[in-house]
Amino acid sequence: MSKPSLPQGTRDFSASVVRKRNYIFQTIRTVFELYGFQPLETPAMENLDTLMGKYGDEGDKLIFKILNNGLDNPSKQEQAKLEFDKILSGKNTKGLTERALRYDLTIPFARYVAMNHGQLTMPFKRYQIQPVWRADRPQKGRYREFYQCDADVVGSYSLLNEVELANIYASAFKQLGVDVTIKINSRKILAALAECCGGSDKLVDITVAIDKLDKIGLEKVKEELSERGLTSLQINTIETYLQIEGDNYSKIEQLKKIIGTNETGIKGIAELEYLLAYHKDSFVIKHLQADFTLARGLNYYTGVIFEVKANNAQMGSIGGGGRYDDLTGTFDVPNIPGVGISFGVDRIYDVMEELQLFPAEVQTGTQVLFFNLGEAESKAAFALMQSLRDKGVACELYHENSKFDKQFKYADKKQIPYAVILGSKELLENTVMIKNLITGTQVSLSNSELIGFQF
RNA sequence: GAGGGCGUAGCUCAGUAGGUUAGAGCGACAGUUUGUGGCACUGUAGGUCGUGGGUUCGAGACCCAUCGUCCUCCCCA
Repeated sequence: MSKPSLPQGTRDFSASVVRKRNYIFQTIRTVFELYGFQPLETPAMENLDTLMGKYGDEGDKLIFKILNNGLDNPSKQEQAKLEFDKILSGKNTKGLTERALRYDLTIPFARYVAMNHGQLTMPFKRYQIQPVWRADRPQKGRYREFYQCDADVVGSYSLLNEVELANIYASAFKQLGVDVTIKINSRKILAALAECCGGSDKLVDITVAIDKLDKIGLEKVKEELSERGLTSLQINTIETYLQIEGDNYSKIEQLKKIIGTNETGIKGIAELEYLLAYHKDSFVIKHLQADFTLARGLNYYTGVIFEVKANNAQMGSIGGGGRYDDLTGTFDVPNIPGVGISFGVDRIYDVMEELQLFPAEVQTGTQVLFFNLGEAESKAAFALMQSLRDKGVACELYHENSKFDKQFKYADKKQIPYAVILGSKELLENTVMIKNLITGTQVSLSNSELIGFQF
């Protein structure tokens, strides 16, 4: 073991990075609290059963599994080998691993609700800010350990929840200074399209293909649909669907011509219309964009779906969410509907760094550096410093009696805005010299004036 | 899971067609005669050139493998 290193896709965060990340967390947390959501934390690891099968085949592969302890016990070696053979043939993995790291915050929340629904006041609104882990290959904007900030409401079918969640997105990103587009769609609209074109069993084929529209283009999407067994008539309908353009209202009008007679479609369109109408006179409306190609992971969404994109940065989605009408059903607690959104903090950080959106104040740590100019002097400085600390001002006393030069440079490097100089002269007069290191101006203050000084 | 780029000092990199003791900038540390910083100047420390093989009289450079890292696709936050 020579050079230490980090596991792939994980990072250390230095002081300035932590401060900037905390600024994002705090902004989002404040908004969540303002909308009546309460905090929840769940363990980093869950039972593997809780997570498996909830994220689709791709998702299952990306779950970080935890090896069971005690496999090296000699008396269990034969058993362990048998279990390993089972894994190689794609069977269950319980003998070797029965726990896994959290993959997202939604499923652990669903598990929590399923376990505690008897005690929860419905509708139950919780927010959760914790790291999640994915065994993905790291690349730009993609990490193996990253934070999500989720807000979900369960126990309510009301579209008012969707309205508020859209508001939370718009409000949080406004405060962070990130210009975003909140794309919205309804899974019911996608379902209706499938019903009109080949039947609901083609839903996944259709959505997977049309989701790629902006990447591979219309022709390739049509090819893929054809390969997936759709007739040219059906593909024509989908083509018309994909060519819908314009503002939100004209898009919906065009959509009505395609699926407007389908019962599911009517419901889906009504959801989007409700959401748009509710925000008609709000600042939120200019961020909302109906996008019928938006699909997202279709595993549990049933109604409105959201996806947030930063407008001036090249970055995947920085947030996403939607309605799931039966999330806890897989935990044998049926009929609890819910809707939620998620913020991807690490991507938001990358976008804000790229666009230089962090305010300078975020970096402020220590406010005042007390110079150390001798034994008696530093003792007096220490007493004054403690008084300032009692008033909530972050202070440091230089650790040893060094030359001015060194003490100033220390303040510079830590970006400390004020220096308090208390030397032999000040000690006699019960005063201090306070210097603003940014402007370079300094004034002499009495000790009591220093305690009342506005930093 | 598939494909591509890159691994030289703490960081960013330079190292010409393979040729002696491997360089710069920034940073760190110390000093430019100990009560006023940022600048400037001087000096010091720090690298078995990711690792292991191979080609060669000779490899940081070329070949193979391996590990790491970054990126693209898939999927996602």
